[in-house]
Amino acid sequence: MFIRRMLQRRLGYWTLAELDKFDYRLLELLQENSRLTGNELSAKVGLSSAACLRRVQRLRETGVIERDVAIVSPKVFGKKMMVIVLLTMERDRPDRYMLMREEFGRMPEVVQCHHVTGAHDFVLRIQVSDMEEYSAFVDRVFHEPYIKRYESLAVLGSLK
Amino acid sequence: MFIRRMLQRRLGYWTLAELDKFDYRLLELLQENSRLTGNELSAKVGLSSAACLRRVQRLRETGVIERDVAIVSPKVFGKKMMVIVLLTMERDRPDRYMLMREEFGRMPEVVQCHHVTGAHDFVLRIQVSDMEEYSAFVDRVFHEPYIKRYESLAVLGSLK
DNA sequence: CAAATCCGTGCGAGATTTTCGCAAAGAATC
DNA sequence: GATTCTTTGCGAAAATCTCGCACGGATTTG
Repeated sequence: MFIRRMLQRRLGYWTLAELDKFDYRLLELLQENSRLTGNELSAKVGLSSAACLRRVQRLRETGVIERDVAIVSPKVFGKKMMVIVLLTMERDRPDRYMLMREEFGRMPEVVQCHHVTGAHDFVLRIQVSDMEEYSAFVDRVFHEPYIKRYESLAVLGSLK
Repeated sequence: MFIRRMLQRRLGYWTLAELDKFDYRLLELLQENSRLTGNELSAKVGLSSAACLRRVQRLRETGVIERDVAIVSPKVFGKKMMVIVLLTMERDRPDRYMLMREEFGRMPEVVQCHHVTGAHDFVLRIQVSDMEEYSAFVDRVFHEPYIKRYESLAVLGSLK
């Protein structure tokens, strides 16, 4: 906690400085459950409630904690089906990657999108209600000339 | 909102009943930012603060909202490297899947684990600090007789 | 069709939680 | 060792959440 000042504004952008073990412990806990109160945190990390909350506040302000989200059971939205897609594109236009990423970002079915090295270009995680919706999605999105190949892996079960 | 009582205890387990448009709106908002206050929710949803909070409380109790988590910038943990692994196992023992899942669940490097259909059996998302750590992980985990094949896709960039 | 019942609402008091100022203490710098 | 910088704990004030209550609309019952 000596040379903290975790982020310093320097030439217009933010630079990370070091976090100490208390910060890491807090992050660990909040990553698991972001609704822990100051007192609960206090009990687990061994700092006063106020100190914990002050640190957490700073972690949020500085972007170490990017955001807080509620995890909603996928069943609720009726999106019972998850598919992982390995996507391979034609190697004609390198700028296509950025465009694709942006497009995927706007599609609600695409829950996750990774640009990867190797035989494939993208790994997508798709959440839909049923095979029909997935089929429509595939028709709409993957039947483009610049998409060379796609492989769908239906998810049977997940962890984490 | 008439026949709510969204979950009813029935023969020992919980069954979903319907959520109305307010619930969906709340879920949508909290999925984006779980730190919205009652007043903020109220303004966006058009119910009183108390009504919003009561609904959210119930959504949590009934498991519609599974949990709340803080999203920590991956850079902070120095886990700068993400790898997606397509794993194929020997088809000798079907019960191995469950064992594997449990094992993966205990490994901190494994951020996500999906059991899938098709040519591969598992899709894992691995988070490590560097190639060295990844290499060690591979040696430790994937060099087992029952693992037939694995393909590592290094992630260049991600969305969502 | 009215009465009874169920379920959710808004209001507002009370409880809990968070924020913030302040004095003090630990570490770094000189 | 003095000065400066940063964080701590405490406690008051502010913000937020929880809960009881009375009310009203919708469904069910008689």
